Amino acid sequence: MLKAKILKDLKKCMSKLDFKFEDSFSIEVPNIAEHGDFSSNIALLNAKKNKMKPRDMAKKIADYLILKRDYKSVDVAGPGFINIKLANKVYHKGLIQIITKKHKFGSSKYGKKRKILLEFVSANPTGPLNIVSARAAAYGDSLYRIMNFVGFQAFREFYINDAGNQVDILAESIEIRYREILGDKIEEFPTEAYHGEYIKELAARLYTSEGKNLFYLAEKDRLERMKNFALEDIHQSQLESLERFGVTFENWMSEKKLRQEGILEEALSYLAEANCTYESDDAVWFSSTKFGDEKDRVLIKSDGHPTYLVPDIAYHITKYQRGFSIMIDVFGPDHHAHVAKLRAAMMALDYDLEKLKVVYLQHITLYSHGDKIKMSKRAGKIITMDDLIDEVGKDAARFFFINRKPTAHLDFDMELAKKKSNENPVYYCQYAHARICSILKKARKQKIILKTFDVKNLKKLNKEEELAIIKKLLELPSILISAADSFEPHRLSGYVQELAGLFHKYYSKYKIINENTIELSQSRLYLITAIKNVISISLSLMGISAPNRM
RNA sequence: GCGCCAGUAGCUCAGUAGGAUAGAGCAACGGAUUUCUAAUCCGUAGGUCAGGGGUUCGAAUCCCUUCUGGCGUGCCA
Repeated sequence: MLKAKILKDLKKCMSKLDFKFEDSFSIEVPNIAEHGDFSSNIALLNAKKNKMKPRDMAKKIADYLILKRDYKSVDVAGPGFINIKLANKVYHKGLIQIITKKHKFGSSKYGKKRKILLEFVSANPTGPLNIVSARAAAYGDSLYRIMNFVGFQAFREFYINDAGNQVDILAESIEIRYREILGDKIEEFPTEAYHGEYIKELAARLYTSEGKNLFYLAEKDRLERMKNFALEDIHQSQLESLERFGVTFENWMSEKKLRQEGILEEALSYLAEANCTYESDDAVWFSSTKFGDEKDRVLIKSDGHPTYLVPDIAYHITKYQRGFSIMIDVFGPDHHAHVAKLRAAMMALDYDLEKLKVVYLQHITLYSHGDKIKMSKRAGKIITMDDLIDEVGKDAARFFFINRKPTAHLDFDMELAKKKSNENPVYYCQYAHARICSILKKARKQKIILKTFDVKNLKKLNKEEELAIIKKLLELPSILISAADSFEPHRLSGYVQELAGLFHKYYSKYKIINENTIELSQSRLYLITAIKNVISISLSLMGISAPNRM
């Protein structure tokens, strides 16, 4: 917000002074307070072009800029930086905006209503959601909220792999447990089958609803019934887990449906039309090497079944057909090879690869009491998303997941996330919000209210800390835009922590309410109301609650 | 072998499209509460940004290279 203003003023100034310049210069918030509120390298980058020394050029710009009323000081420093301090009233104006815009502060039209598809979680419907899905859920959902807030039209989609080999194995696993319930002795449980306890529970529920009936069906029908029962049951429980986590989807895309609608055949015919398929060894191949893949890939196996690549290509064709500006796939780190094939296929079909963005979320290592928790899906030993929500709660879990940049491995300490203490950054932010609420409550009791407040009195906010807080508050819009652009919601979580820190420091140094100085008190109440607003907006964009009391 | 991701304080991580003296939190140590919530604040200590080269006014950031870790490289999904 303020940066934009300075940017505009600087450009105007350059033209007035007849300097040539490029737009690549930057305006930054310096690490060191003495370097001003903002700092620009515009002279450093453009001095050569104008055959001047950077410092001389900077001096001219500074001398011109200071003539404007909104600037408190403009200095030249170091090799030719221009360090800027804005007048207090600029900050006060900004503060008023934050209050007036209420919960819409920070929102913008930046995205120009461009349609965005976010596909995430997309876990196999063969068991409960695990902790990796939880990370994807927290990440994807926050990105969704942020993108919509800055003016994109984002959609969340969950792709269900409810067809193919693995769901057949699921059905077989259920059958074994079902037969067990009917009294069959199972000597050896196949290693490729799903071993988790939930399979037994599923079989038990199946038995409750169907009794022995299924036993008399032909094997094919029996397995089909079991498959459908299991898929529906697991889908429901995944949906519930996600809802507990505060995540919903606009669309659940079913692979089975894609198959039924003949879209797989369609995809194959498109590839054939593009001259990218051939037959060899009884199989149908995709000549993906033409498009940068290291070797060709099988599309139809020699047994006549499609590989998993085909439905995925078909699925992505539907994404393109639906007319999104950007499609973001959120995948685990084990999908690189898969994505290479997929991209090759999209290239073959002449789709714009620029529109297809892939984010690889890295793995999570769970720790408890300092020890790694080992998880094995085969053996059924997994920490589920529900376990996580039960143990540490939605807020803490979401915060921890969002707080890391997506490409980084994540070490997750169950005990730390549970701790309601200063070791836990979630509560640090929430506590700031609760503290402010508590102060506002006290103010209401003492009849110091903002209704009677004249914003002209904001000039009483002249402490360094107060101006620093306003400056930080006004950063929200650009933080959100950068988070949306880079697909990095962790920028927001970092920002809230900084803001909460500024508030806690301010709180301990200055008294907000003082009955002897009503106008000052009101000004400060005005300020902390704005802080509360920004914290609440930020937390809500992360799907985290902002409690009034703790 | 090849490809992708990572390597920053004892630990977990930031570092904003190369910017000035590399920052937080935790852990360690020392302080602050007759007070609007101490789930807080103040202070001390802690670094060869994995190593080496290059690009330039300027590099944790870009390029090259070596090392280390994770993952991938199926007619499994």
